[in-house]
Amino acid sequence: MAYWLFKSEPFKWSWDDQKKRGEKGEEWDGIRNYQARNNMREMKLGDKGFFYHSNEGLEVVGIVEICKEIHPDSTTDDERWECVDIKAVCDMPKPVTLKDVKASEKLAKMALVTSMRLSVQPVTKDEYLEVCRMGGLDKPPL
DNA sequence: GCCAACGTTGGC
DNA sequence: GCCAACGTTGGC
Repeated sequence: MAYWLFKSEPFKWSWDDQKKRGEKGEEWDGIRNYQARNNMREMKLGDKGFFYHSNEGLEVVGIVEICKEIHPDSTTDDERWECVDIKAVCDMPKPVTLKDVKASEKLAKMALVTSMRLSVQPVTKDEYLEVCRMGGLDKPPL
């Protein structure tokens, strides 16, 4: 089981939009960055991830789960670009802000801090548990 | 809205 | 294969 972080600009695709999709989930399309795509290639069904609002909000607002593994991105014919589908699992009771992450020594090496511009990032289990703890999730989905 | 960081493109 | 030009991301 691995953990990830997905960035989205809330005015394009928000956590509310994601939750409305329910169990069907949503294709995480539009990624045009090799590193981000490579991360998605590593994802397995059932892997968990954070849903992060970039540009506005700047906080981890919820937990998602991979519900479909890597497949072609339906928004392009370019076969280089692939993506996964994700579905909302639960809210972060208390969203964890970028400020919180930066202020935490345990999270100093998080990709959110070190690879600022990467839109699909790996998260270690320790980081995952720590962010969940800070967000008030007593029993984080594993 | 600005701009730093950084990824991509393309000429050589 | 280098690197300048350019485009995009995303924090501020």
